Amino acid sequence: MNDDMRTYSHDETLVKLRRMQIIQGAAKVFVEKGYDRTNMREMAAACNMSIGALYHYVGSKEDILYLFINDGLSRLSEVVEGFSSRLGDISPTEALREFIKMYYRLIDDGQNLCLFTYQETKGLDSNARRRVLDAAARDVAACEKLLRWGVEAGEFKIDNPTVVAHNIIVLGHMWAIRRWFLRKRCTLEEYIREQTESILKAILVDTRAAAGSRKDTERHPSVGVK
Amino acid sequence: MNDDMRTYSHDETLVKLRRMQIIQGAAKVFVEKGYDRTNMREMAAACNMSIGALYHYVGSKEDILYLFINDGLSRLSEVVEGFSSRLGDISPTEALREFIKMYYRLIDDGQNLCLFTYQETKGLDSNARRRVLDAAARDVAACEKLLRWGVEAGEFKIDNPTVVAHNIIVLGHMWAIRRWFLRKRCTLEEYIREQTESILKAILVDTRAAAGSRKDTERHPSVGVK
Amino acid sequence: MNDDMRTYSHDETLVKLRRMQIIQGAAKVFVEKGYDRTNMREMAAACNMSIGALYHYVGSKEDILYLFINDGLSRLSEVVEGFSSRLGDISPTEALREFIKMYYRLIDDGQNLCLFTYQETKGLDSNARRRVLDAAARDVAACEKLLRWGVEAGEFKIDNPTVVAHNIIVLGHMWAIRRWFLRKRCTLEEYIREQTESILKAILVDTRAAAGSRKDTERHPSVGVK
Amino acid sequence: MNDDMRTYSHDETLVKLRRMQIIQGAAKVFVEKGYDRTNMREMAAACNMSIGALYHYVGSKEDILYLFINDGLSRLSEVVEGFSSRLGDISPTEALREFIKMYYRLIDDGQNLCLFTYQETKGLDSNARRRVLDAAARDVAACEKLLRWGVEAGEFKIDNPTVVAHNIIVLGHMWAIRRWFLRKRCTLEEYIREQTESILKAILVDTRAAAGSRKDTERHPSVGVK
DNA sequence: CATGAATGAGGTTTCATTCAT
DNA sequence: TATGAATGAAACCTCATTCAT
Repeated sequence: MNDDMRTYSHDETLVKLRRMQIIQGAAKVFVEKGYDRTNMREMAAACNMSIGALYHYVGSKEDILYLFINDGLSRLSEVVEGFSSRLGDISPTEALREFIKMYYRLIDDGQNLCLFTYQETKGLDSNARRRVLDAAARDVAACEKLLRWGVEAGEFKIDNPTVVAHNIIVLGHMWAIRRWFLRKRCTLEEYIREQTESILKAILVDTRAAAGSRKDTERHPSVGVK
Repeated sequence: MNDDMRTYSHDETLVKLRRMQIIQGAAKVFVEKGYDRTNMREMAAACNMSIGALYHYVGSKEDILYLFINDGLSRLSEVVEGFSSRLGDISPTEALREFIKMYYRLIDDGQNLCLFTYQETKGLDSNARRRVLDAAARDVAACEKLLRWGVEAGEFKIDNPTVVAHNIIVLGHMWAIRRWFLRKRCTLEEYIREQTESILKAILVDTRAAAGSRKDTERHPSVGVK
Repeated sequence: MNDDMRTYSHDETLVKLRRMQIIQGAAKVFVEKGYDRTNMREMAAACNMSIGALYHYVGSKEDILYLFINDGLSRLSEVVEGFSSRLGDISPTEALREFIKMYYRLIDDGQNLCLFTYQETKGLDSNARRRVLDAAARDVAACEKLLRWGVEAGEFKIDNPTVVAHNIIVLGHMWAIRRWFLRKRCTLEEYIREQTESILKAILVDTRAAAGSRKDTERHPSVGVK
Repeated sequence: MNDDMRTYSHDETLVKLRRMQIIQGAAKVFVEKGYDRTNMREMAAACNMSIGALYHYVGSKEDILYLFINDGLSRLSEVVEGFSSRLGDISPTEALREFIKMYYRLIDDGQNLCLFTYQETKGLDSNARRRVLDAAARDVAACEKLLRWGVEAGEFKIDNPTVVAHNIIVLGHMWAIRRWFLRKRCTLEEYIREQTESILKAILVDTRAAAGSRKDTERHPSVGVK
């Protein structure tokens, strides 16, 4: 996976441990100052490591960028891809509601990473960028699968499920990217509700279903941070 | 507006001319390499100016960033804000259709700028960033006005017009930001049609209206800037 | 020739001037401390330039190494190749005497460079190294030409002129390389006389000729560079 | 001798063993990359030791340089100095032939070391350098002894035996130093023959002796080390 | 007004050496 | 005895900005 990243250590456990440490340090400084404006001195301090130690576990500054972005996207994809298996016996409509709620809350949890990814993916070399974009595409694919299931089940009517799935995903991202705008206008849960209803109205065959199950919107306790 | 930007020239016309020249040069290099990775030598070359001349008309590298982003957003806002005055006597639904078509085409024309703005706004100091974000908010406001008009006219039913307007705007941006994903899936006109129908389905009081006027998709000539 | 070396200046005269300055600075520090042990701060100081200025006229530290070595070898080759044209109407034997005298004095003038070249050529990348070695081979070729002329004229008898020419050249170099040994044992002029007689004895058809013209050792003015 | 080199071990046999191991490792990496461009990680790997172990038996990187060069020169001097005792009852001329043959073959065996010594002796501190140069001078002295014997025996006529001895030795070295030139022009045995005849022609009282014994060039088996 | 040479602080990265285990 | 993780000074190089011309 990232076996091609330089390290001077042969102790895989240690390498994993230290890279985690680096990712956490990177989260602090990258997100605050941006990739190019963060220097390795600050990076090292944020990781509670010496500069030398940093370079034992990582080949370059860009490697840290990749480590950081990839880690975040992997976590996200992991949850997203595990989503359907956690669904009980519910309808596509309900599943989609749950999916949106889950995804948007995940984004809210990792707001900074999401924003950072939109800003700094360009800094990666083309291989790394490809992997990052692939990971991003997987979220859309997971959502699209759900939509197609709903179409087959006769609950949804959708011309282009890819675009709709893409909308669902990126409107989630926007909660992080445009928080300077949205935070002043609504809460996360309101945002989730608005978007869910908008989307359902646009795709439901029987529009009454949308309003029908609205009652349970608040049934689940919030998992939002802060 | 930008009277606080340093210049050694007292000839306002010349200042304006040179700054245009700089903005056009910046467009080439900033978009290709990103702000931090572009140096002033490349900048000067792209502007067909000497480095010294650059600093006659601009106080710092960051000034150029601001000039570039602000110019793009101004052009956009200008068109957006002039939109309603160019409307003839048409219904809110038709107006919204036109708005989306116009806005998305504008974004398509200035794809690079849009992407760049998402990536580099962070690099601005807080004053400049505020102005950029305000300009961005104006687009949403213009769209929101349209929506509220439709609600008052009884054509739309919308819980939170701000969020819907925001959706319309950012889904336009996504055409530029996520072109690596979307370009492979659909053309601009398809994207416009999909999004327009989705949005209308979600907000139209009388759903039948949505499909009804699709015929005129290509009637209006492009209003895209350059 | 070295048109592929990076510079940020477009003023060729200035580039040439500054590169000369750099070569002279390099001569001081490289020769004293060796290439790898000289840092760019010392280099800049020795050149009476700032580090930044250095990098205006040169792309890297290694470029300076090449500039320095190449300059020295060019000067040498220039004199060596111009040698035959400066010869009057003299015999091959006399010409060889003159050649050796000239070449060894040139080496003596540029002792440090000669030593340095033996030590640091390895540090060059393969292209630069090739050019340096080619320049070095030209000296041998010039000497070999002289020998073959003597053979044709019936004055010399030589099995393998290349090897003999090579001997003449490298024994000259040894005056610089092994000065720690030779300086204590003889003067340059003694060294020249010894080597000249040795060589002539080994190649002259009529051995009496060797001793015959020894008297004029000091007749020709030095052709040493600088 | 090298009692002043730091070690943390008190087991002299082990120290000797490990230092041999280090010398062999050094041979691989130093010769390939040069002293300054070899780092201690590579050094340790080449020695099949850990970095820590290295520093148990050696005080610094420079110590290894000294160990390596000194070992090579000692081996050489050892053979050279033992040379006369291995001579049977032969003439000075024959002895010189044998000496040259032996010495040049030794150089050929240890080409890389010879080249390396010319390049990196400067890196040693002055004490170590002195010892290295002394060892190098011993070769010349041994050869000179041979020459003086020939002079006394009336076979050679030599003005300055030191310089001639020096020539013999350094022309041997040149086989290693300038192999990029010589290898393309002749084989080792040809080189030996050419140089031997040249030298003899220059010093033999009775020139006919030179050609006379050429027939036995291949009679003695190699005495090369390793 | 226009130029671009010059500056030097600060960027990323390397590496000899130490020392806790 | 043996290990290799950790250190941080110092290496090379870049670049926004100034200012003499």
